[in-house]
Formats: sequence, C-alpha cells, structure tokens
Amino acid sequence: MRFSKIFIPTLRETPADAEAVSHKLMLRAGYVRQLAAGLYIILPLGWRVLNRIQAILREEMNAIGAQELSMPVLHPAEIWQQTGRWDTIGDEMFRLKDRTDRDMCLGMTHEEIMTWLAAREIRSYRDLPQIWYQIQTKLRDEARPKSGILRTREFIMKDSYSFDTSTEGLEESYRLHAEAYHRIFRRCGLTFYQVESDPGMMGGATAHEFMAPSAAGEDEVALCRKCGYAANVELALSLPPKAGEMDWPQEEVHTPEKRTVQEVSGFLKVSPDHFIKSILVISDRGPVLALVRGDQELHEKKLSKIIGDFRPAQKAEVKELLGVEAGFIGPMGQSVRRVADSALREGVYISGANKAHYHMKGIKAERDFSAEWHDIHTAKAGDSCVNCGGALAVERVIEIGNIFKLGTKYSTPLKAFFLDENGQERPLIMGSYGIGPARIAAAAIEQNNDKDGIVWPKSIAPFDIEILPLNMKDAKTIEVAERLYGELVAQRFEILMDDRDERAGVKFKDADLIGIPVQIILGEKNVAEGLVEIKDRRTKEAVKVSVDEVVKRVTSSS
RNA sequence: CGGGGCGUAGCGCAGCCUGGUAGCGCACUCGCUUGGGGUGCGAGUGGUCGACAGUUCAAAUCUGUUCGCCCCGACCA
Repeated sequence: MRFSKIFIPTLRETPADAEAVSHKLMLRAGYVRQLAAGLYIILPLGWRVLNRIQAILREEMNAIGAQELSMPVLHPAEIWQQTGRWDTIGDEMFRLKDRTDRDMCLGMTHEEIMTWLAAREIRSYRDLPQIWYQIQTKLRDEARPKSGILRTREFIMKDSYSFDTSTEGLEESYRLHAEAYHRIFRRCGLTFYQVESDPGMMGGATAHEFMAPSAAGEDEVALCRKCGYAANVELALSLPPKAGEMDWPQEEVHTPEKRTVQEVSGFLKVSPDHFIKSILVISDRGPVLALVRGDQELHEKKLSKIIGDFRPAQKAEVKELLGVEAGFIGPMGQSVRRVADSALREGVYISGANKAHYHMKGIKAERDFSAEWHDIHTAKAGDSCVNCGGALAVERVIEIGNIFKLGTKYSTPLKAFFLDENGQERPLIMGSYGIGPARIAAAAIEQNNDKDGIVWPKSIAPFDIEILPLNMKDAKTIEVAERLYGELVAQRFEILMDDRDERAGVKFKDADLIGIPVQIILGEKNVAEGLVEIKDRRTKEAVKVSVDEVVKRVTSSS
C-alpha cells in the first residue's frame, strides 16, 4: 500500500478530550475518529489492526473446534423475557419497537439467542459437544463510556458459547477456551494475567478474566507472585497485616466530637488498625452493621454478596435504629444483623461505645460481640495471600477477555434440552467466552509506546514494514523504493510505502507515530552507494545493508 | 444518576471579567525555496463563536434554558 493511497489523517497535536495514552495515540496516528460518546469510526489503519487480531482469533478458535457463525444484532424481546434478563438488565440494554409495536432490543451479548438456536437444533447427546462463536457488533448503552476505545457503546466482540452434556464436558470446553485465550493474547504480544472474577449478572459458579496491566485500566487485580493466586479485587481474598496485640482492660473513653476513626485515632494516639469501623447499611432485608478494621476499607461488592443490595444508612436512621448518633456506634450490645471482617476475630479493639461522645476500649471478638464472619475488606498491596502467606501486589488492568461457566442458567428457561444415552431429557450445560478485539489493540498500545508514538507488536501491526524513500525527487531513490516494494510484496509482506512528496522529517515523525515495527529508510546518499537502512521501531537501532540483502534480511528476522 | 470541567476554523488555543471590525499557531490551497527528524518566505481559503430565548442602540462577551463532550464517582453481559 502506498501512503498516498491510504487515508491516514495524522495529527500534530493531541485532541484535548483524550486522556488515555492509547486514545491519544489512536487519534493522533489516524487510527480512529470519535462520532459521539462511546461511538468510534475505525479508520483504514485501525481496521487493518482489528482484522489482524480477528484473524488470530479465528485461527485459535477454529483450532479448538469452535465453529464460526453469525447472529442477528436485533433481537425479539420474548427470548430475553424468558430468561428474565429483559427485566434485570435495565438501562444498559438498547430497546426499541418495530413497526408492529413489538418489543425488540439490540444485542449486548448472545447467550439467549445462541441457546434459542441450540434449543431447536440440538436433540441428542450425539450432537454434542458444540462450540459456536461469532465476531460481531455488540451494543450496550453504557452509563459512562470512557478512555477512547476502551469502553464504548458499540464494539466488536468475539463471543463463543459451549454446549455440553455434563459438567465434565463443560470443564473441558472451559479449559480449551482458557488455553486458546492464552495463545491468543500471547500471539497479540500482550502482557496479561488470568484472574478469578465475579460471574456477576452472567450467573454461573466460576468465571475468569484475562487482564492486561495498564494504567488506563478500570479494574484492579490482586496477585501473589509466590503461589500464583490472582483475582479481581472485587473478590480477592487477603489477610491484612496483623495489628499489634494490645492488652487493654475494657473501659469507656471520653472522645468529645471525635467521630471518624481518623479523628479518634489522632485524639487517643492509637493507630487506626486498633479500631473497629462500624458502618450501618440498609439492605433489602433490613439494617446491617458492617464491621471492618479501622485501617481497612469496606468492600461493598463483597458485602452485597452476603447481604444483597444495600445502601448506606442516613444519619437519622442510625440514630433511630441504634439509638446513638453516627460516629459513636459500635458492635457491642447490638441486636441488628452484624457482618464483620475476618481480620477482627483476633485482637483487642476500640470502637464506638453506643453512647454519644464515648468510645469503648478493650473490645474482643466473640467475648464482647458476635457477628457473621466474612472477608469484606478491600484487598490492598502488601496484604498477605490467603493461600501461601506471600505478599500480594495490586495492579490496574484492562479486561481483554473473560470466560464463564454458565451451567443451565440459560438452557433451562429456554428449554434447551437433549436426550442422553438413557433417553432422559436433560438441559444443556453451557459456558460463554468473550474477547474484545479493540481492547486488545488499545492494551497493546498502552503496553507498547514511547514519546514518539505507537510501537506495535509485529503480529497485529497494520503493516509489517514501512518503506521511507526520503527524497522523492531523487530518481535513484524512487527506483530502489519501487524495486524493494515489489520484491517485499511478492514475499507476502504487508508494506506501507511513504511515497508522499514530504520532507524526511515529516516521514520520520509519521512513521514513528503510526508505529509499524520495521522501517526501511532510503536516504539519497546511501542509495547512491547501493545501501539502505533497516530500523527497528522499538529500539531505534538501524543497520545499513545493501539493497540486494534487504529481502533476505527482513525475511530471516521476522 | 451525583459531582466537576469544557464548547470560538480540521487540531491546539487567545478574546469573555470591563458588550462595539472574530484573532493566533498548526493544518489546508497557490508560488518560490528546502531536501536525513514536523524547512523558510510570500499570498490565500476556511467561522450561524454548540443551540434557543432574553437584556441592550449593539452580545463570542451579560442573564436564563437546553444540547453535546471530557474527567471523578455510582453503574457495568
């Protein structure tokens, strides 16, 4: 491809409303343009990258026996009503009516439709297992699209679905996917982790996410380098550092106007890890007093898994339900439901005395109060691994893929049954598996860039090699450029040749910005001596080779 | 949905406080120049100042409403 024939609108300055590095570079280098919040136009260069990623996805999915097909984006409501998600999903689903006033929605995922198909077409255990996948547009009315292409309202997704006769079969399909995902992300040149994740609204028991470390990510994962434990902080278990043992006798302490752990801690000159933080929340089934150590943060998702949806109590509710104003509440003598973080089981603590302007010193779990014990704090870097005691690290990550064991959550309501060897009707055992190709591209940029621009991994770069004839007025330069272009294209390389009548500086700047991994630079003086430079985009190292050697050289190094 | 910020040429911005001819840099077009890291000079093109309403002799500027975009949070198959 000649630069003059492909639309690459590079920008000298970064558009002001881009924040994430990948977003800035994709805009500047002419890969994407924004249409509206969360809606992006993929320009020719960007489309090449996505196509390369999708080619890798197809190869690896086909390799595990998955079959590509294509599903509608527009769905009738009834199927979503049968699984209940028409009502549970809410505003994130785009809904509309067709001309006959029939309720429809735009597909945000395809469990329902895939299962609908399976329900009709799969009858016997002899038809199983099946893995079906598609690479197709998904639509989600995100509350807050952000970070360029990382969180959009319309995006391409590779989604696959497995149908098995048994949980053992599901285990196998799940394992095949996990392995394929590892190969895919490795081939795309990404650094990534597989972590335990929260199945969330997808249902099912087990789920994992594939996470690419990046400051632009929206998630955090806890990692143990010693035993390999890795989990989304939404559910990561951890042991906070032990608080020093105190031998306080039980006594009330006057703490006038000191309400927060920080205030009382400063007032009494006792570090926060010797306090119990008491937080009253209102769940659907009534008030709950959540207890965490003073130096820890309550993890709301963990708590809601135990008590269901909840909201923080208002000041007036605290007074009404516990008989004392917020700031002086504590676990002792309370009759409301109490859920406490496991770290509080050991040690002696200070907490509210349930008496205005007083705190109680010398509180011991089980002796002075009881509670349901759970891990409800947020895992932090420096906590210990619950498996091996190793130190946990916490990293910010981009979710690039996920895998779910669904079981029969969709097959039962949609009546996707098969007959087993004994003629018994049983529901299909399902799994679902997703990858976002645009997120792979964005993560690749996040992980591979420098001050000059993008540094694509070879496997997903829009072109393999860029040829830079520096002086388009030099006949010899053009002759050599054309010759190399022809020879390299014949070798099946994807070549971008900057044939524009631009100055050398402009070509260098654009080439570095666009980020094609190999540059072949044709300077007038070198060309006159039969030489060209082959330059590595990442290291910026260049070697001079004779024109005749170029093809051999790039073939052997790629 | 809650909080904050911003809408002036394709991009980056000034002008607004204190109302009176719409500006700068880059990009773009033409000419010359230059030719290994965004060359230099000259001449040009391009704007309903997000929209609507109000105040005023006069609104980019003041007031109100509204729309859009970004960030933080909530939410997130």
